[in-house]
Amino acid sequence: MRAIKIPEKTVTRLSIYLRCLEELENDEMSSVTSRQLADRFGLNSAQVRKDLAYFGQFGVRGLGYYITPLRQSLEGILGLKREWEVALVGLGNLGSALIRYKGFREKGFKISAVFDQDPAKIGRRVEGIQVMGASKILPVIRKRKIKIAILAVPAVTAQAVLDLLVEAGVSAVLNFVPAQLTIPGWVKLQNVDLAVLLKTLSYHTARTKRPSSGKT
Amino acid sequence: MRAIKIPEKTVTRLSIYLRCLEELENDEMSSVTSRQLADRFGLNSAQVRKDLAYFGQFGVRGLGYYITPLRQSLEGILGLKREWEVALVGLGNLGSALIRYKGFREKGFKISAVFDQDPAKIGRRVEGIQVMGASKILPVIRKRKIKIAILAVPAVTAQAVLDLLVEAGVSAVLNFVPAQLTIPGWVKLQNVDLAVLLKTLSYHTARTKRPSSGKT
DNA sequence: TAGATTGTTAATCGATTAACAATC
DNA sequence: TAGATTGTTAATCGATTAACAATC
Repeated sequence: MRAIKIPEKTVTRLSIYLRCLEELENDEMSSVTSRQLADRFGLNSAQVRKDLAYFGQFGVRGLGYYITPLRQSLEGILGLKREWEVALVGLGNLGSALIRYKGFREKGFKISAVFDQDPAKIGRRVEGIQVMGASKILPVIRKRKIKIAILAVPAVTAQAVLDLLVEAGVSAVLNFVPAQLTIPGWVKLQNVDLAVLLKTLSYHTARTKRPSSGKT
Repeated sequence: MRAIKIPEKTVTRLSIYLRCLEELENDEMSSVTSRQLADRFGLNSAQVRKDLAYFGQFGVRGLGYYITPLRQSLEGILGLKREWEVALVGLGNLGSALIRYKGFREKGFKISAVFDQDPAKIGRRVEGIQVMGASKILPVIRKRKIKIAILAVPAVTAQAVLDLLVEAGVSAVLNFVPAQLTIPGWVKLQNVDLAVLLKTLSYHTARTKRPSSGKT
């Protein structure tokens, strides 16, 4: 129960290393050194070693890191091995495109709940999922313990919906609304890369304490 | 021609301040202190003052900052007053949704070039813009000095297209491809918020030296 | 064993915060 | 003027990098 503080940037870099390891694996390489890894991204080799060392000892002195075991370890750390349930909120232009987009599923994200406030859409099935009204957001997400949401609602309602999502227990939001939204007490609200980095974010927020209910 | 180095995070926060100032302006407030601004986001008031001080002296001692002039100054600094031409690369599901999305235009982004490699799409007009083939990416973007691109191509071709965009002179990329892409020597490749923060990025990369052609 | 590279400690660098003189 | 808040310098904190003993 030690309180190890892992820098945000370290976690971000972990997903970069992972991506690189996948490529090396495809190239039939079996091991890689911290220097080789660092050179690919213009980073420092000590930084690579330090980043990895936060999570354990993965290397072999004099040799480097065996690629496959390290990749597997990183996948575990970043939560890439499990499937994540995702709630899609807003079924307009963008929301409709996103739900048909297969890239999420391949990366282990499953859109398993869809919300929209348009009565004409509620109850309809899209890609096998029944669209629910806005009033269901809180109870459904809470009940099903969904931690990731895609926000694709009109800008005017975005902040209210976001507050609701946070209250329901969502810890990572992929924001498609062209507005700057804030969550008091949260480290950040940024969608970065569509898949790999959303996972980083989800890892990240999962380890971040939720703000206490008592407002300051 | 001084070499003032403005921290990346400062520029990001500038857009947060701006957003807040817009709200305060709607609330008919005329001035705000660094402390009030800081408290909204859990930041430190000294940080707010320091961030602003990088760009000039906007405050009034004993009083704070007049909201409207400060907002206008920040808009200028972040390049929100000008219209930005944007190239959309990839007219699949997502690309098609994005080109019809009006939010960009409202924020001063104008999709003024569209590329796709599908011969069936080349030459067609979408939202008044003629779709061009992949071979036109380099010459058109270079000729028209387009600095911002939306990347919505299949993952397999994403890195190649991105390299091309960078070669053509693009300095900010809104990446919709679910893959981790890299630009050697660039600070970062992250799309953050759709509009406000894309501008931050564009401001940012505009001031970042392009990597020298000689590879390391 | 000799050579190489890790894991980790210490030094450096940069960003955040505290403090306060300047000044509205 | 007295009170308040800026702009800025100095102190603190955290992250990056260098260095090197441990060890494969």
